[in-house]
Amino acid sequence: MKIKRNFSEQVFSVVCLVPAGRLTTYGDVAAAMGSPRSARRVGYALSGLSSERIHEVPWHRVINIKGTISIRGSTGRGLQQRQRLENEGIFFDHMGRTNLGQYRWHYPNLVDLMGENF
DNA sequence: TCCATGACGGCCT
DNA sequence: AAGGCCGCCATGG
Repeated sequence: MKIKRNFSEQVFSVVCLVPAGRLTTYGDVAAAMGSPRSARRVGYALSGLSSERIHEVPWHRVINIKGTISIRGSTGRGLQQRQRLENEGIFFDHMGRTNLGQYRWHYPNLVDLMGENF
């Protein structure tokens, strides 16, 4: 848990910009924040999303660069992620891969858009 | 401090 | 195409 407050809050707001039916990657979120080498921190921040706020951030639209779901483990979130994405019309092949080329969301320049807060 | 652990990603085989 | 390495970076023991 406990990441620098600022960082995870930024992650959440950046993830909120991804429209339904589109995908982004941990690395893309990090790059959009100006920290291109912090992809792992993005995943860590999302893993710390509290159950209270889980419904206000579209965390399920963030996958890895290979086009697959990264979440492992027994919490059931991985399954939930796939289900939510399929509900938004995203197709997974029999290997659990999505077509990133088709669904990947390209962020606008966030500094231009939101000012120096980024 | 040192070491292991990730919801990562790029490179090389 | 798929898997192995390894660099990255914050955390926790």
